[in-house]
Amino acid sequence: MTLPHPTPDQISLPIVLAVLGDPTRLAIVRYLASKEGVPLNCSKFLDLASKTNLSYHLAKLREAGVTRAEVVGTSRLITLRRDDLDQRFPGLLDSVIAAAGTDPGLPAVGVSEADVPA
Amino acid sequence: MTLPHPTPDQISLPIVLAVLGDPTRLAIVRYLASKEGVPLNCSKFLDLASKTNLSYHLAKLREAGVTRAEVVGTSRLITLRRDDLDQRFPGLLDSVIAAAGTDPGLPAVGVSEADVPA
DNA sequence: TCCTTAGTTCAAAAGTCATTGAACAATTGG
DNA sequence: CCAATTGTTCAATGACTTTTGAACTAAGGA
Repeated sequence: MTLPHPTPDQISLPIVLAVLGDPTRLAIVRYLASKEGVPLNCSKFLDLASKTNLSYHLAKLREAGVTRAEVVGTSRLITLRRDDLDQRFPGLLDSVIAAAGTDPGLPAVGVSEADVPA
Repeated sequence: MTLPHPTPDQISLPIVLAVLGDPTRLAIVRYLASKEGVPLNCSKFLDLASKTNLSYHLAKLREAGVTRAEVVGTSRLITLRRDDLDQRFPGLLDSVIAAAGTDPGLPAVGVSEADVPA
C-alpha cells in the first residue's frame, strides 16, 4: 500500500505556506530538516502532539507535498521532499527553516535521547 | 490616528506563513512587491476582493507585520515591510515572491491601467 | 453645509481547521 | 494463534476564518 503524494507540479505555494503556518507542522518540518536524509517514523514526533493528531498533521504535510511517507511494515518512514521543494520553490524551504531557527517565539528543535550516542 | 503595527521582534514566523498562505493576501503582497517603494491605497486591490473583505485581509497583513499602513487623509497608504522582514527572516520574502511568480496555479500579478503610460 | 470618497466596524452566516477518544487495521514477535 | 506495536479512520466538538451587507466615521471638495 502506497500513500497518495502530489507530483512536483501539483505542489501549490499557498497550500505549502498555509501548511507550514501551523506551529505543530512547522516543528515537524524543522525536526525532519535537522535529521535530513534519515527517514523518521511517526513516533519520533510524539512529543509534539498526540498520536491521532500527529496522523492528521502528517497527512496534511504529505498532501501538500512537503513530506514523503513510505510504508514499511507497520511504520511510515517520513522524509522531507527537499529535492522537489527546492526545484519548485528555490530557497523557500531553507529560508523558512533558517527563520524558524531565529524566531525566539519558537521552541528549539527537539533533541531526544536518540541523538545522544550510547 | 496611527494604526497598530507589531515591532520587528514581535513578528512571528508561523503567523507570517499562515497569513501568506491565503491566496488573496498572497496576491496583495505580490502586487505590493511589484510596485515596491510606491505606497498604494486600498482601492488598488479592489479587483482582488470586496472593499469590506479587503479591509479584513489588509488588517491581517498589517497585524502580522507584513505590511505597513500609514493614514493620510481618508486614505491608508500600504507598503511592504521589506526592511523588517528581510532582517527578521532573511530571504523569506524574496523566495515567496519568486515562488509565487513560478506557480502556474496563481494568476499573473495585476497589471492595471496605472501601469500603462498615457 | 452638503456630498462624495475612502475605508472601518459590526453581526451574521458559512466554512474550514485542530483536537480528542474510541474503534479499527495491519504487521511483527513469541 | 495471541498479543503488542504502529498508525489510521471516524464522528464529534470547539475554535477560528472568511465573506457579506448595512451602517458608520472621517476627511475633502464644491
